[in-house]
Amino acid sequence: MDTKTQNRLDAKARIIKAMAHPTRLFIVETLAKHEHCVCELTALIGADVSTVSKHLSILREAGIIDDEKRGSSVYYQLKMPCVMGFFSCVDTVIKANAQGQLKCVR
Amino acid sequence: MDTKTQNRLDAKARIIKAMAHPTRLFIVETLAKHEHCVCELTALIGADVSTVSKHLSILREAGIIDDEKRGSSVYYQLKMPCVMGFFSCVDTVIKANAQGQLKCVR
DNA sequence: CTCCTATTTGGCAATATCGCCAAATCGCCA
DNA sequence: TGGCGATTTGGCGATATTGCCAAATAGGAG
Repeated sequence: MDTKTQNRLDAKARIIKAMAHPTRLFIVETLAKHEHCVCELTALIGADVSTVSKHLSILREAGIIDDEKRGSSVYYQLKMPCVMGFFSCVDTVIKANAQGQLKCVR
Repeated sequence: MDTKTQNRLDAKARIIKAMAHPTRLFIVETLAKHEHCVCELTALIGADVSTVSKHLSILREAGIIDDEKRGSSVYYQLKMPCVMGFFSCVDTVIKANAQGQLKCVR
């Protein structure tokens, strides 16, 4: 594998890794509906604010979400809505796996 | 976040995590062209066979690739081609990030 | 049966990720 | 200016991931 391919795949993996966490998936799905501030997301997730803030910064640095200060709050919004389409493939995989499981039992 | 959502997102994250690694992305992209045995993939990747084998088993357990023994080799193939569409969104994100970088420099 | 090749598994050290607490910032308002 | 609510950052222990080596396993050829 040459260096160029390596770098390309590193960049790709970094973006995908940013989404490879249940809490961050929740954030993306929630922001897909409409923007939310950190305090709202924290309440929905039920974790420490600092934890949520770090998850948000991971998604922001990956370029998947965007932040905007307004008043005393920071509002986050989904910058790359195409990731939602990305997820439908994942659901397909999950469904296929479940069907495979069924076949073994029968 | 209720338990049902939690479980759903855990399953989703597990699939995505399986792809969140440069070597595993390389494997998926390579298998998208056509099937390959472990030894071929190992030669292309340039890592230890055991390392490649473990990456393959991670992708297999996620249900993304399939294996088939034939002769003395094990051939792997892409079971879920929709992940390739999934990747095009990631490329879009990378391109958008690069464009954002440019704007800062200018 | 024995050797040889292909692959998987066990184990280990290095590294990265996660979630919480505490502390630092930042803007706003009295 | 001082305090307050919202958010981010630093740091730490716990846990997970990664890649290599060595060893186990599986199948075919002689």
